[in-house]
Amino acid sequence: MEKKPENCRVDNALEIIVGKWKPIILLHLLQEGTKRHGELKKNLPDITQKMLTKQLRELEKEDIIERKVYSQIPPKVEYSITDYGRSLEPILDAMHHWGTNHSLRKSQKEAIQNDKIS
Amino acid sequence: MEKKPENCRVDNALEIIVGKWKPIILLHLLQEGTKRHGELKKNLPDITQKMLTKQLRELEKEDIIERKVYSQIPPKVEYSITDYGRSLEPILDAMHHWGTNHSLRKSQKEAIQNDKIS
DNA sequence: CGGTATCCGGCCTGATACTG
DNA sequence: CAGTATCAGGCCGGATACCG
Repeated sequence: MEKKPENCRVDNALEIIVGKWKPIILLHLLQEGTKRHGELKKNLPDITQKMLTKQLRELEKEDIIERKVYSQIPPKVEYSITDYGRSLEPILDAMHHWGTNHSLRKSQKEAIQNDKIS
Repeated sequence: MEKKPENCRVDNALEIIVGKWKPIILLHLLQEGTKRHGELKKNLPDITQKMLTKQLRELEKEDIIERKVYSQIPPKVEYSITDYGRSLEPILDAMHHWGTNHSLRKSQKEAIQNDKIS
């Protein structure tokens, strides 16, 4: 696919990544391996169970993560990155680096603003 | 900034890029240089004037694009990528490539599904 | 423990009309 | 030509309660 605007496929990637909690969920699974539902919940203190489940389901539907259910009482469900999901890592890395620099830049700008005021 | 989930800065980058028309606007400006408001509108047939203006303003606020107004009748406004905006190009490229592959993968899967049905 | 169901407020986006 | 104003609908995400 040529890299012309008319052939834009950026949105295809964004659809997968966008979601209030998806990036951080992916980082957890990428960097810490398989996780149970409850472990993720513990690491993401502000997320509701409903949202956690929803975001995980959406990622699962796209083969980005795998969901493994153990039929036992109490239930146990494990989530892990698929090989395909791992292919997102370069993009997430690039955004993390850019985003880090961006927040730095922003705070520097604000500092200048404050100087002008005072 | 370490690349731990707790330090996640991916969202900082996503905030800038996300918006129904931002990626394609950026691609146009990146690959075709300075454009007038009307030219962008012509290349994005489905966007409304209101949305085009809004997305451009948001990108301008983050220093991703520059807005140059010519005080004349009729008005003329030109938009172009800033150097800072150009730093997003690797991310957009990565997403474009991933997205291209993703849509390919998807259509292959659907083809398999159709075989099963018929 | 992990997951559903329901309700609800806010934001994003679109349609349309108007302005300098 | 480029932009603003207003109204309205739809989806996202949060709070809460309940289920196997």
